Amino acid sequence: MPVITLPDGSQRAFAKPVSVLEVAREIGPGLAKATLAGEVNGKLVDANCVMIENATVRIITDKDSEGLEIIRHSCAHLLAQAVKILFPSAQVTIGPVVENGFYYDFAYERPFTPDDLTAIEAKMFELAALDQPIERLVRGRNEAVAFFRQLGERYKAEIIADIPADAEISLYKQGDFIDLCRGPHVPSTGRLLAFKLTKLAGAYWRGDPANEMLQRIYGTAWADKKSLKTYLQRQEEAEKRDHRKLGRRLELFHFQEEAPGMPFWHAHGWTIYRLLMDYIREKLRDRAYLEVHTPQVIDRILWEKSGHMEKFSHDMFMTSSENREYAIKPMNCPAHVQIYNQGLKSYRDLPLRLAEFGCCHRNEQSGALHGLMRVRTMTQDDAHIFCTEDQIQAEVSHFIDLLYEVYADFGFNEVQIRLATRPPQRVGSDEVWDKAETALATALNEKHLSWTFNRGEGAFYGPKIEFSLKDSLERIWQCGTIQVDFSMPGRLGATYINERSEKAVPVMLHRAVLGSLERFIGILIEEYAGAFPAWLAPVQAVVLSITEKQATSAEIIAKTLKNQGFRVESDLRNETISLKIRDHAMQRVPYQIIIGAREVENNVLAVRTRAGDDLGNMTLDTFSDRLKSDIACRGRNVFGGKEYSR
RNA sequence: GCCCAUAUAGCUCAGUCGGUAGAGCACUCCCUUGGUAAGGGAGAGGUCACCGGUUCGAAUCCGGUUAUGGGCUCCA
Repeated sequence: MPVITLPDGSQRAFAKPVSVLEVAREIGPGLAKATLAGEVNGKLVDANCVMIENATVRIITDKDSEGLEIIRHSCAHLLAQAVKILFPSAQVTIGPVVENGFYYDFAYERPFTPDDLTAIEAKMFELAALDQPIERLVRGRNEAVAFFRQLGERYKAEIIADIPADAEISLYKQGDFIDLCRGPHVPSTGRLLAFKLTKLAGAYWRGDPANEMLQRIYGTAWADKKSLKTYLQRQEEAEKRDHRKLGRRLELFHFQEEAPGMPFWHAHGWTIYRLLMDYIREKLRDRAYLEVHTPQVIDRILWEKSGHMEKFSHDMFMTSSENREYAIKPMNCPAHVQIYNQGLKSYRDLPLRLAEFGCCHRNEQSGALHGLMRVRTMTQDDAHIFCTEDQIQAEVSHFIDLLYEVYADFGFNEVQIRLATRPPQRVGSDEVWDKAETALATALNEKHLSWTFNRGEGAFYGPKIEFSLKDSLERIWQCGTIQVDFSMPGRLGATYINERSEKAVPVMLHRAVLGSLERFIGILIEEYAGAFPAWLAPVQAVVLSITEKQATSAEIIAKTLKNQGFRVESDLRNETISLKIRDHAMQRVPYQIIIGAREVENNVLAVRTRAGDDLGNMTLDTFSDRLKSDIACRGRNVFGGKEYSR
């Protein structure tokens, strides 16, 4: 006689055991039709899950985020079913839900082709139209292993073999296709209406490069066709913001075959680069950092002492001269310790904050390169803070404040924070790692920031906090970081004299706010869709003459503004004003100053914005004040480039 | 590094069965001297990524290399 409690607190009594779907039917036929699954006593279950005893039940439909996830998960199964029908000898492995969709990994004797993808998708639609019921079956572990072995599905058998012996194993059956799965799933394949296979990729079995490579098929799935269409359109829009495309169009940088992963910065891109450095310098000055500069090329002996040769050499470019071997620096830290080591340090000198716009080279795997986001030569806004153990918390806290101040100036409010803990390849004792990880976690908690663990992903010398931002396609890139290092100062002989006149080893904090200037600029381009706030725009205003008669006046105006410190150009070409406006709007110049006969006569500027707003006439001084206050706003209150979509 | 795909004019892209390459924009010149997102005309521009093979003949077919794109692994 189960009594079912619903989320609104109401209760319904049933004479006999009742399924989630039957509960929904009791409430209303509309809800029953929309039911995808249920949440019974806090646990997600299938719609046909039967409750024998009293329970708290929530009906899951496609309006719930869980509902959408279930749709995506069921789509992954539909994909596997289609592949097994078209390619019976393919073996199934795993098929999880990911952001916006799902994927499924298969082992098959030949690569899938784009044509196969089309055929698979067509088969999926066919199967969905059949509206096959999806049934849950429960088996003992050994029985399940035997079942998949007999099917020749060795990957599935391997997965189950790792599940505890006494655990109950659930299988899901749709048509003739049976897959191992925790569930829940939608009640029948006809509930899958809006999906699309998007890409084909390789992926290692269990994510381990030592294992064979499987073929991964990605797809996206939504509750209805409209959402799918919206998503696909949004992706298309996002691709237009790709920093690699905008980088070329706005003449910011280029890459070429002879220097893979190493950008050639053009004048406009370099302007942004310099502005970022100037901005960070201001912040460093305010926060008592000392800027230094160290060599690019340093004898390998130093890298052996620091541990880089052992743990990082696969990423290092080496060079030699006169029987000496050198490394092109991949990091600045050992060099900063050398500066620290010059002269005896007292506890009174700590914390000592050494900053450098350190240009580093890392021999990244060719397949890892990605525009400005992952390069082989980069400049970090790097600094190393030498301090005592007691000062760590305060320094980390001080840094987090700085980072948030800076990110706010760029208009970022969505920052993902992760605490990366000890990796398998590391230096230093477990005791030291415990201490360092605790210090970082405590600092984050004291700021009441929400963060997650990124276990096993710390640097080889210490744990780190990663501050990540998203690109236009929502890919996440680590930018800021702070890392505690109890090892390197000791390895490189850094010491100070403490209050009791004893020699002690300082702790070193590695930290960067922007991360690499390259990556940060890549993120900025995509965030602003190329429409940089006036603060960062390579050209802040352009003066356009309507006819050749205004050429001199236009040039005088441009010159005057330049002398006031603005980045201003003039366009005196023998072209129509419409064309000039279009050209500079496409170049995303914030302001266009139009000078025709009327403006010359009245000694005013006709100003319009790159978004197409006509600001009317104003004096040069008024314009200058306006631009000045725009610049002072930095990147706060920008609209993410949304207004500049055309 | 691994898997799949791609590489044609400065850019974006066509190019069918293997028969010596085409458009739009950009560029140069000429006309036009204009009023808020493309005024008109003409011209120039390519060892079809690179190396090799098949063929009477290769942008096209085959092999290799490099780079790029999407993933995996890795990472700022």
